[in-house]
Amino acid sequence: MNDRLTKIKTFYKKHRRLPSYSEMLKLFNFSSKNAVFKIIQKFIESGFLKKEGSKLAPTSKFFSLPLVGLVKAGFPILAEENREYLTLDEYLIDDPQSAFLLKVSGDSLIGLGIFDGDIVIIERKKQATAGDIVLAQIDREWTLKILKKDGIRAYLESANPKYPPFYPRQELQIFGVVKAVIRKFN
Amino acid sequence: MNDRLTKIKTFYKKHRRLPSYSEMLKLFNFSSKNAVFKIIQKFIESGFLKKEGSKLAPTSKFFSLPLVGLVKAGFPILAEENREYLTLDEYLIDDPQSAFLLKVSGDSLIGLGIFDGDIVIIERKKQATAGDIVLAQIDREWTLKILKKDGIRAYLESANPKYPPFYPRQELQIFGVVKAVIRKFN
DNA sequence: AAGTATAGTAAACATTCGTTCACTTTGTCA
DNA sequence: TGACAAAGTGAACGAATGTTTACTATACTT
Repeated sequence: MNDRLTKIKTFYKKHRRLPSYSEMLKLFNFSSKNAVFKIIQKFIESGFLKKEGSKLAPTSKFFSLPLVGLVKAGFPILAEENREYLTLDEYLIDDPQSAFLLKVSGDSLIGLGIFDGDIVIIERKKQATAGDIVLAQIDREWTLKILKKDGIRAYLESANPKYPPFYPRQELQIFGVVKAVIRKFN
Repeated sequence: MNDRLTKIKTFYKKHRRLPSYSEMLKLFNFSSKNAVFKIIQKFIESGFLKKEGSKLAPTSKFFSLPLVGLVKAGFPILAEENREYLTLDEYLIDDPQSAFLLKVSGDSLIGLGIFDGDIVIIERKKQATAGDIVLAQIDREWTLKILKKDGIRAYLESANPKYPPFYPRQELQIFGVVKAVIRKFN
């Protein structure tokens, strides 16, 4: 049943593409392509796959993980109806062309829950708003800090009382803005 | 040049599949499929795409974001040679079948940099090691806490001095283990 | 300026693709 | 038990796929 979809997902994970009908024949141990055809129709109806002309492609539901509700008071909502789905790549990254990852070193942003060893997703841009966490070059030194504005003057601040604010002697150049943090446990 | 690859990536992002040669014809404004054929060869050689038989598929390099070095002392390493590449989905999720996402509520894990509103990736499993952050049911109430062991007795602890440890009156059932946190900034 | 690799055109090809039709088996429910 | 829907078989089909070969135009090198 449903483990047909699992087989397709497994194939996809391994090959990074959907299997063709002939390949699904083997996957499902069928001997007629028509059987595959019908099954695919079901997956299309249930929203896991889609078709453009006769080209098969996965939908975001295909990849996505169920996002369950809040843990507080009572049971996390796992009911099928209430599920929201999320694809990590799509959720985290708007423009893959301008995005890159940076491994954080140091404890200057612990106040924001960004620790040493965490990975931040940075979007390249020269402009930022006060309050943004920016990757910047301050007096020729690279750093990851919070951008603040003091009237018109821009400066950098840590999220750790241990460090003082940094006022640029000469120049402060913004290179990118932190869009997200990710941290993996052990 | 390179923006051919960008076009393919854009197509992929929109359709969740690679374009066929005929579709690339239009993408690149070519009029011979052979031109496409040659270009695809290049992408295969440079490791962005791969072929199984005559089936084209993206590699992990195709999706991945450059992971640059540490920011501390000096310039983040952006040189092509030193790049490591990372695909978020692959990096964060081992087994998509048993994983789900949970939106965190409450401040009981702030000590670990897990804030209210963050999303955690949970892997379903009944067993966990002391020190793991677990989604558990303690005396019929669901919660996200750190699993500790006091001799043989298991109990739950917060990462916030505000809250006391929780010793189960009757039962403590583990439902899953937190593998990662992600937090998006506005 | 001559020579040569690179990039693109054009047409023809076997192969594989997804689809369709007619039929058979299996399972379910009244 | 009988009826009917669901699941699978088998074969045939046109259309689209990726590949190949031969040729042309453009750009680069020394």
